[in-house]
Amino acid sequence: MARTKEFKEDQVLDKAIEIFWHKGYNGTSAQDLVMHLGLSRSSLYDTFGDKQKLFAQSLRRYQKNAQDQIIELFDKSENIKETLHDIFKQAVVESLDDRITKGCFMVNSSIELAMHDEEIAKIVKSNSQKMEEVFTNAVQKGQDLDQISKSNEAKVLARFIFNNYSGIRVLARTGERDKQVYDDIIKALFSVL
Amino acid sequence: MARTKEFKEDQVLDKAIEIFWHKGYNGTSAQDLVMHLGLSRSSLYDTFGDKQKLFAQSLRRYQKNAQDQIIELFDKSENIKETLHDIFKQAVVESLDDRITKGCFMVNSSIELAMHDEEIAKIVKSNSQKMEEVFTNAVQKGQDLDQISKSNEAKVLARFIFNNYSGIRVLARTGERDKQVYDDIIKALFSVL
DNA sequence: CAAATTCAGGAACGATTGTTCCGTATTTTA
DNA sequence: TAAAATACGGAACAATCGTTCCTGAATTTG
Repeated sequence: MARTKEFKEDQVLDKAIEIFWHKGYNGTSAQDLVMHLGLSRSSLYDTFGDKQKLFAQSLRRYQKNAQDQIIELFDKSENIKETLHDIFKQAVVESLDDRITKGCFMVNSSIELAMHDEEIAKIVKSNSQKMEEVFTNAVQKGQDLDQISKSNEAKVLARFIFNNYSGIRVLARTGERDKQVYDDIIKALFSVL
Repeated sequence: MARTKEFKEDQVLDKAIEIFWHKGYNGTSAQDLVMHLGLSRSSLYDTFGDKQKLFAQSLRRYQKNAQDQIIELFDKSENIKETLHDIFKQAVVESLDDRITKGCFMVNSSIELAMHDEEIAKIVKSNSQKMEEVFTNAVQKGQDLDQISKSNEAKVLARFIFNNYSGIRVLARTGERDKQVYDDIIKALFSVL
């Protein structure tokens, strides 16, 4: 009856994530999308509706990937503190590796759009809540196992950790290339845990 | 000979800061500027050149104001730790007060433009350097006076503090309205100092 | 008064924006 | 083979973008 789809929606979304991440929402034009996604204007609009919907879908996919990755790390972790350290080390590697500094797609989107777009605001809020939950559970587990200091409540530490994570992502976006700056922040952070 | 200027450039810049801060660079149109600044298209372009120049000038003015304010606080401070606490408390008040959540103009601009605009990147970088310097000196002074823990070097703590400051400004921009979240972060932060 | 300068207002610029639509080729399955 | 669905390229849309320019009124100082 019908011709099958020639492209995988998820693969296109991954490319959309790339360009939106790099250039932001307002900085990415429809023409940019057509060129970078490798499909025609018509297919693009037929498949994803419009630019805003494509962006929201990209951000949701990014969110899911990032969350799943962190959740998995904590799940199979035997030492929460070490796992946390790995997560931050990874963020630093990405910040320094990235020839085109992209920071964090979620943080970037928060700042550019959360205030002016309800749907994006919802995604950002749900991300914050989920991350707070995941980090709180992890820290709690770490405290139960005497791997993390009990000087502060799990939720307090979770919010604190997440805040430093955001900060580091901003730093990356500004183009900071001095590894020592990141290491200093992490060193001080872990002196609380 | 000539008619005198009817508007003060600085006052116009303050209004430009407001709208750029709120809507970002790409989100602010020339029409927005004409309406919000209260002067005509022609005067605008005659005085400031173009949109990009006006933005850069606004950001520089914002930077100077923010820096001077913090420098003055540290200069007349008798207890650095308390002053630091005041600075963070103030950031929280602004985050919660602001009916239209604006976050930090410098952080917002970093994320939106630093990567794509050299001049903005320069401003952001000079701001980071100056802030690191100011915070390092303050922390050093606090350590000398036994007001701040010596468990970490002054520069390490300075970078750490600034990182949390950035994080909090991102949080504000996402529209977080729960004071407890901010207080938790600050509580954990100050357990290091 | 006269020259000089500054303003507002608005028309107009070409370029780019996001989006729609059409014609046609391609591929699938009944 | 016929029908259905998909994808493509490109033309075209109105709207908005940043910017330039012109006119005329207002105000200042020589």
